[in-house]
Amino acid sequence: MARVPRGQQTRDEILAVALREFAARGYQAVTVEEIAAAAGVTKGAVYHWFSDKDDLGRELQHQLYDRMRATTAATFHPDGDLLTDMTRAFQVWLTTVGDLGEARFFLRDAWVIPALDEGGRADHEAAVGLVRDVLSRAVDRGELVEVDPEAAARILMGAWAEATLYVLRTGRRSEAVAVIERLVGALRPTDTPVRTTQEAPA
Amino acid sequence: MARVPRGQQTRDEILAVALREFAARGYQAVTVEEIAAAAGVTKGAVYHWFSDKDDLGRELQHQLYDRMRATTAATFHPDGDLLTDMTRAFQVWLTTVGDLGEARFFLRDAWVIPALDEGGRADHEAAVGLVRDVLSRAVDRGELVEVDPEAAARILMGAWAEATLYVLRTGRRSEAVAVIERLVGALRPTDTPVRTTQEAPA
DNA sequence: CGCTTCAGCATACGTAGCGTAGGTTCCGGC
DNA sequence: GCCGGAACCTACGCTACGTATGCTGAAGCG
Repeated sequence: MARVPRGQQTRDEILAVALREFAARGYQAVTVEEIAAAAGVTKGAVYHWFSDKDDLGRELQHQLYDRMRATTAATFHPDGDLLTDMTRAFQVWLTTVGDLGEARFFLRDAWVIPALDEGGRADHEAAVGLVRDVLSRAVDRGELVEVDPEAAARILMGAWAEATLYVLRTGRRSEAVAVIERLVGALRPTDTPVRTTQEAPA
Repeated sequence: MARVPRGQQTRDEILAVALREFAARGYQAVTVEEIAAAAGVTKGAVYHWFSDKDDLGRELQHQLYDRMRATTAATFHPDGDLLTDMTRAFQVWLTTVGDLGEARFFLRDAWVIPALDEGGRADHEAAVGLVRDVLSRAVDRGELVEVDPEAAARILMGAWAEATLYVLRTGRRSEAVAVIERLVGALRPTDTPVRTTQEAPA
C-alpha cells in the first residue's frame, strides 16, 4: 500500500474517468469503450481490472458510500442531541456528495445496476442500519417519539436523497435544510402531541 | 372510444404484459422479444404500436401517473385541513399503487429510462406541482410554517416514495403511515417552535 | 547477460438485443 | 370483386457487452 503496484494507477484512472462520464451522461449512455478511450487504454484493460461494467459501477458506488461514511463519521457525535446531530450530519453529507451528476449516479442510476441487488445493497443496508440504530437509541433515551426506527430510517433517507438532488439542482440549500430540520424535529416527543388519523378505506 | 378499433386490444395486451414483466424482473432485464412472445405476437407488432422500448416504458409510466392522479383526486378535498388531507391522500395512493414490482418500476426504473427526461418528466413535474400548490395554499392560510413549498414538496415526495417501497416490501403499513403523519405534521406552525441550527462548515 | 515468467494490456471475435426495411395478410369501402 | 391501408411478420444491420487469445515489458534468476 506504500507503493502503488504499477498498473494500480491505471485502475484508478479508469475509475475516475468512469465516474466523470457516468455523472455527466448517465450510467447507460456511457460505453465501456468510451471509458477505456478516455482513460487512454482499450477495453481489454477495463475488463482486466473489472469483471464487467456493473462491477465497475458497484466499485464506484462503494467508494461513494465510503466517502459518505467517512465524512459523516468524522463529524457525528453520538453523545450530543441525536436528532440535532442527524440534521448536522445531513449538512455535512450535502457538502461532500459532489456535483449533481455524481448524486444522480449515486441516488438513481445505482438502483438499476442489476448486480446492486447483491453487492451494493450491503452498503445501503449498512447505511440504513446506522440511521436506524441512532433512532433506536434516541427512542430509548426518550428523545424520540415511539415510531418504528426501521421505517423512520428508510423514509428519512428517502427525504434526504430528494433534498440532496434538489439542493444540487437549484442551489437552495438553506431552504432544503430548513425542511429537513423540520421533518427530523417532528420526531421529538415534546413538539407534537400524539395525533391519530383515521385510516383510509382499503 | 365506444368500440375498440380491432388492434387496440393488441396494444393493450402488450402494455399489460410489459408491465407484468417489468414489475417482475426489472425494465432492463426484459427484452422486447420476450414481451412480444408473452403477448402472442412478434417484435414487429410491438414496434408498430410503440416507437421504441423507452416509448413503451413511458406509456406505462404515464398510465401509472394517471392512476395516481385519478385515485387521489377522487378522495382529496382541498377545503378540509390540507395537511391532514395530504396524509390521507398518501394512504389512498398506497392502496392503489399495486404490488412491489410495479412500485419499483414506477419509482426506480422509470427514473433511468433516458427518454424520461423529455416525456415522463412532465408527469412528475405535474405531480410535484400539485403538492407544491397545496403547500403554498396552506402557507397562505396559515396552516403551514414558512417553508419553501417547492423544496418541501419534492422532499415529501421522496419520503413518500421510500415509504411506499417499505410498506410493499414489509407490509408494515401502519408504522410507515405513522412516520409520514409525523413528518407532514412537522410543517404545522403550532406544533414546533421555530428552531435555528447553526450551519455546518462548508 | 540472456532466458523465463507473468502481470498488464491489446486485438479480434462471438453474441445478445434494439431498431429498421420491406413484405404479407386481412378487413372495410365502393 | 377490387383496392387501399392498417395490422402484423420476417430478415437484416448495428451497437455494445463480454471473451478468447495474442503481445510486451519488467522483474526474477542463474
